[in-house]
Amino acid sequence: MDQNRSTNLGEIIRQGRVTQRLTLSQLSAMSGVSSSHLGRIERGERYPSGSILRKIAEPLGFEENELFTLAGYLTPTSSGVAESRPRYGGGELDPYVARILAQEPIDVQRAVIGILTILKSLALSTVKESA
Amino acid sequence: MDQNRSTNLGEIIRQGRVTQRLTLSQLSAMSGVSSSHLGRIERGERYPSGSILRKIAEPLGFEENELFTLAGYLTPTSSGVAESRPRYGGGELDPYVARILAQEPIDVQRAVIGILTILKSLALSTVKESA
DNA sequence: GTTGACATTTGCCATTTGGCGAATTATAAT
DNA sequence: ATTATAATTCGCCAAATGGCAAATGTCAAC
Repeated sequence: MDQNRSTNLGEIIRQGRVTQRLTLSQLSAMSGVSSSHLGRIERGERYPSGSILRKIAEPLGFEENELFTLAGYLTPTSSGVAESRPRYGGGELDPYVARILAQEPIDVQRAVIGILTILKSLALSTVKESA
Repeated sequence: MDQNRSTNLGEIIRQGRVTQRLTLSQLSAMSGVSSSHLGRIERGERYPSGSILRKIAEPLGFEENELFTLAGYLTPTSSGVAESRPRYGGGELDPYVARILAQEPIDVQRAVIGILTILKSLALSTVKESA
């Protein structure tokens, strides 16, 4: 086990597959990785190796570097992904998040912030109730 | 077994270690990978995972991309130098959205994409119901 | 030749990955 | 409601990784 692993890589991979409108079997055929393994990866039951990531990056519409960085195999600074990473008020924006959001209309992007604000308030009040 | 594997990665890694004038124990201490495993890798008895490569790249004086490409985990074309200007798949990201999101932890940023995906699915199925 | 320090290799095993084939679940058509 | 098909999940197992601790090899000093 490696501490650098992403906790939601499987979900990211599933989202990529759904975005490309592929079934597990179709992605399996395109990538050469078995559908049962892909299912386990998406559910978080297995962590994909570098070999697997290379095979599924293109069918899922990812840059290889991007996917390796998401998986924690490449550190952001050396994969080149971070070179495009703008800094905003001292914070860093994940390149994957930026890329996906950029494909949406501006209204949707801003709505996302509204939803995030609501969820944060909800989380805060939930924490207060638990105290 | 993966066909993309390099047959001489172990030797390349050994050469890097010798060039840096390190023993297996020293490289182990610097990288956090056990010396016995490093020895097996150098002799070709084990093939290092992406996690191991990330840990040993810097002590050996390699760029991470370079070592991953040597190992066959990254294809050469996609591990090249990133373009200097930010690109988001042809779309533009609202600066306000970028600034706000950048203030959140990376996990939260990625969760936001998950929520967006769910909402889009809901919207799509709602549109289908309306038709 | 012996000894000790240092470096590397080996035996072993727990853990994890990845694929086959079957089972289960979901979905669409009737 | 039923049935067929599509999609996903599961049981199982072989293969591979990675680390501990011990064993072996190398070399310098005596």
